[in-house]
Amino acid sequence: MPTRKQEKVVSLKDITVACQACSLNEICLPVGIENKDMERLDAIIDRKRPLARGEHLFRIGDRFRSLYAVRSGSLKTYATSEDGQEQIMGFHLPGELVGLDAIANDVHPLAAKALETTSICEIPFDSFESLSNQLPSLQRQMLRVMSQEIHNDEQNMLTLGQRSAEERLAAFLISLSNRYRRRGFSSTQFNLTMSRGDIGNYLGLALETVSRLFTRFQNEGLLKVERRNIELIDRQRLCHFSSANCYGDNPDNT
Amino acid sequence: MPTRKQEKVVSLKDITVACQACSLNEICLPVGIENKDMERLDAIIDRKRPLARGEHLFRIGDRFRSLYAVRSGSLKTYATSEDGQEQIMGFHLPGELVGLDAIANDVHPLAAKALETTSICEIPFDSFESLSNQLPSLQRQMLRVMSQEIHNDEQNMLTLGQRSAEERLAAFLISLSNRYRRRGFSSTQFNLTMSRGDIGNYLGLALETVSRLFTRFQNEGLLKVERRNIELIDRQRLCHFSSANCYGDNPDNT
DNA sequence: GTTGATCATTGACGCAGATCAAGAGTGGAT
DNA sequence: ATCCACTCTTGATCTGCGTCAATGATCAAC
Repeated sequence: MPTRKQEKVVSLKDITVACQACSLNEICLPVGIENKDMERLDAIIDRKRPLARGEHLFRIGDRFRSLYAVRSGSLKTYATSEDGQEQIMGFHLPGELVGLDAIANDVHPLAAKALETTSICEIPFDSFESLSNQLPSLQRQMLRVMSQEIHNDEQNMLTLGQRSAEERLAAFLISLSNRYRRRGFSSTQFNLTMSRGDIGNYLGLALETVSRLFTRFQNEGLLKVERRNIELIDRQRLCHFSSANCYGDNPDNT
Repeated sequence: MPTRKQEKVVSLKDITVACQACSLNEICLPVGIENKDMERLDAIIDRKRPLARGEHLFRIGDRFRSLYAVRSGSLKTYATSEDGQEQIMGFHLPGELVGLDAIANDVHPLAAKALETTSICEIPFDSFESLSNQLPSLQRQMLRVMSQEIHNDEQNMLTLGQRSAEERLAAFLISLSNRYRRRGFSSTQFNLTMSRGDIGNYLGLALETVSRLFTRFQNEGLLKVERRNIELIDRQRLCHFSSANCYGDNPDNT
């Protein structure tokens, strides 16, 4: 096994997990990468000490050096307006990439903060670029991932611009559900790792509205929610509520 | 000069314009591409017959084969909800790329329609990919363009989620202004190629609200507007209204 | 156990902006 | 010129959701 840079804090078990064996490998970079190529990708990836809840992975204005993939836990990314108000732009679950928006200007336009204890793979962009020059499949994969991200952002724009509070929250829950399922977690029962305030902020709603909607959805038998724990009872109907296309159960986020 | 596929309808003057000489070359793919490389890029680009107002460049669900760059004129991209409602996701001005969201799933998730007579460069994605395998600079440039697109979409999400009607319209006008300036057009006087309805749809506002805001902005001396023709009188103040960062006059869109 | 901090729920009220409705330009077709 | 189809403006109402405020849970610290 090739040696690689490692943090002392990381357990032995952790650092012996290669991308190849990692349950996230088809997630980070879903398809079309050969095993042999995967080894080379693996070699450039740096596994970092886990972040504690509230710790920053990077801050607004930080120089861009690496992309990051969430291995476990979750992050939020946010901008701040001049008056210091936080505006959440996304939540990031295991297997999702963070930092794609920083490539263009070599600066992170958003900050990323852990919502819970979170471990991360760091992918130094230099190494990534030179590797992808040699591996067309990696390059192609990267374009797909970024394209998907653009597509997702468009979906979010649609939700924010045209949907009612009810539709937004429903769409949000379905989105989380899809993303969890895709990673092999339960799609009907999971923990919200973010507060009502965070959800409201992200969806462009007051936190009170979010809270009211949760109770209403619960009364209507759509779901059961208790604090951060949520169970989707009638996913079908919830999905219908979101006025999204609930057909192909589209892969949704990154 | 290398021969290339050409539509009979295109004037001679048009087809002799190479990417190299094209006023758009640093726009489509802004930096870091050598002249020699630019020639090779130029060779794969297909110039198409202009679209008439209302014509589609592609429709939702169309197979993805090419990226497109607007040469002159303008496009809108939009999704349709099941009830046939149109939801506009973006407007595209000369020098901007369209279709980046289609790479991920080989299908166009949005339709693109000409707002006026519009000419287009078609960039077949196959050729583009194999060329970019040979040209690291092109590859890098593509990542930057896509990253910028993600960043822009995030900005739009912020606007839609948190801003008032007034702020949204101001931000929209400033964005157009920046994009026109960047292409060498006037940043204070230009034509809106889209209707009030389109603007409202895009910004998540009723067309009546857009109309009212235009008159209000005019009364307040921020701008002068007559039908589709607009002149920004007090760009500073308008920018301040938009609660965006008006400092570096950020490049804004793609 | 008590205290304090954070987070969530619920109610009362008001407003920004949607919706409904009625004209008024404007431009192309004939 | 006249007509028709659009697009835009402006006014009058209505309502979804934000804001303000009070109370209740949960959890960590000690």
